[in-house]
Amino acid sequence: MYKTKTCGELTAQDVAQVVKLAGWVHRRRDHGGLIFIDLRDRFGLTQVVFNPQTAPEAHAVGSQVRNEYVLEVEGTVEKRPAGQENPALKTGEIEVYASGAKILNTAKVPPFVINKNDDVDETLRLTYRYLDLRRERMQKNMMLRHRVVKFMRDWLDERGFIEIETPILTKSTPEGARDYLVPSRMSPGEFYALPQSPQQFKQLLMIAGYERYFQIARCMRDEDLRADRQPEFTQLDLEMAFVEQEDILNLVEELFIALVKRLAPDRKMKTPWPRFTYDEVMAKYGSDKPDLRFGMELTDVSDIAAASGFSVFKNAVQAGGQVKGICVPSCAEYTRRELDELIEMARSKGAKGAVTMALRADGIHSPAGKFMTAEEQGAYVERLGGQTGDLLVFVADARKIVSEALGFLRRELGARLKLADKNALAFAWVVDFPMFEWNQEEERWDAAHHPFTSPKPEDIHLLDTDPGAVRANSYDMVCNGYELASGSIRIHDRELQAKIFSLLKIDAERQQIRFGHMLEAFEFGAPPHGGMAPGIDRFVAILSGEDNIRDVIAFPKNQQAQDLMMHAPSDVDQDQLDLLHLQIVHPSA
RNA sequence: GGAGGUGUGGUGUAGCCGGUUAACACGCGGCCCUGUCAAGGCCGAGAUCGCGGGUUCGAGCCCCGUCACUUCCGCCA
Repeated sequence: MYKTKTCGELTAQDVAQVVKLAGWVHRRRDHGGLIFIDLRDRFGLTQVVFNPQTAPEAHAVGSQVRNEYVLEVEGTVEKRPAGQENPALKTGEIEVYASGAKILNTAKVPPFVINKNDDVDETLRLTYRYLDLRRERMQKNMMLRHRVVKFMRDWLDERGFIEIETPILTKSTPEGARDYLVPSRMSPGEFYALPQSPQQFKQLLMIAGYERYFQIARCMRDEDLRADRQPEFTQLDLEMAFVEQEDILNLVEELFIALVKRLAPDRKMKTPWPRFTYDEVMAKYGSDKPDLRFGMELTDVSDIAAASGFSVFKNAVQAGGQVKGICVPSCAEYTRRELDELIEMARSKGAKGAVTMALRADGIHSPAGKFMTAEEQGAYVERLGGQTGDLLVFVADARKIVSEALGFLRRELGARLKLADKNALAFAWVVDFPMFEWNQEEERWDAAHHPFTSPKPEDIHLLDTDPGAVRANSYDMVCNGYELASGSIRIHDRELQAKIFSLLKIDAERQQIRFGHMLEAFEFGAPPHGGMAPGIDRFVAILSGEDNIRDVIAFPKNQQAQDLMMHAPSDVDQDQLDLLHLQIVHPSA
């Protein structure tokens, strides 16, 4: 046995015990005579003292070691001399007087410092991920992630849920995200796909009568990466039979409130969580995942603008569009260059421009000022609640463009001005999403959530006449500007499902090929069911204060979807390709 | 596919309006040191400034190209 105690557990109560510890040399302080070594294992730090007088052999070992050497130490737990305690350490009351020590392994000088949480180049961290994972920051994140997942499992187990694994090798469904494909050796020319989510399996489990299912499920999507998107990520996938939207929302809200209270009791959280319809959040925040930690809401001024002398405003309203504004606190002194940048941001979202009004001490400064009466300008200021020192930004355009442009500005400026309270967890529900989105390229309707989502019963009559107006029984959980989960009540009726597929321009033959198993399953007593899938990586990132989910994933990919440590992806031997009946066609240069 | 940012010893950064020997902290090596805990003191090694080209008497700095990383847009049923 290498150790009888961990480096995190010894206290004054253990004084006089003879113990064995093993771990890594976190830091060494060599006084010429005495040597102090902070020995680290996953459980903590313990100070080990090497005394040349009382234990010359151990001391000789102590003087050889360097940072990150693997060391085994035998010694006696001693109370530290009065005044020498270290209150920053759990084990700070004691130290271990080494009687013997053995170097279990040496270590090269690491490419970055392990014993400090200094910023290190991301590429280097990912290349030496096993060293990065030794650092306190990552150990904390991994521990938190473990606790979050453990809490979810226990909580759901107590409520009658069972965890069931679903296949990783499954079937491609070209609708939706790009699939990761796995060639089949036994069926030449055919492929498995890695699951984008266990969607169909969990629905089939409901048909199979399991009623309450969950899984900590890995999902894979071959799309470009973002700070909150990795090619493989983890969801708490759950599904229930005999439920309505309200049941799912209440269950998940209860779970997350309990979880936050247990694991992050200091975080500010308003309960119960506010609920918005999709139309409401788009109108108020210009986003379907608004950061509710700050205001700066989109305010409609179309009625004032309708009578404006400023033709851009007036014409936008007359054309059936909108004029809306946001009040940006303390930005009245923005320079021309900074204002141009804001206008450019609005343009990038499709707006023709943006009109600014700076509320300075000497009056209102606006490029459109000369086209407006003082009364009109005053009306805008009053409507937006502008104070001297604030900057008002208006966009006049079609409803959707106004919403997206101002929503983007709100998000950008909120981040830039640090308006969000870092300690807050602003959860909310967004419900009543539209059922379909128009796909311009393909000239067809796409499912906004996925094709198994049920329409609101009261909107079913619109399916044939006005699909764009149909609302879905789908819902998102948002927090601090992230989409943390989405879910829906599913279709369990064969005919309705077939009708939705048809609306999505999947003809009867392809329905049979792609989804025949689902349609048939619905004919064998499919219960009403629904569920949702909170993203574990995003949630843990928010909880740990990380702004990139890489920092809560042990072995993530870089933005090129490469694993810099393993060097994946990589080429493979020709005989492997031959077995899989594959030929490589390199892209032409 | 597109836009922005970054790239200077092992790590993190500074480097003025283009000017002579590229600075600082940490780390690393050596020596000294018996109560430190970010130990301390002294000494030392370590950089073709991502790469290629251009402008210039002179480029870490300006220009062009390129590569890598990163953030965002597109994309993510």
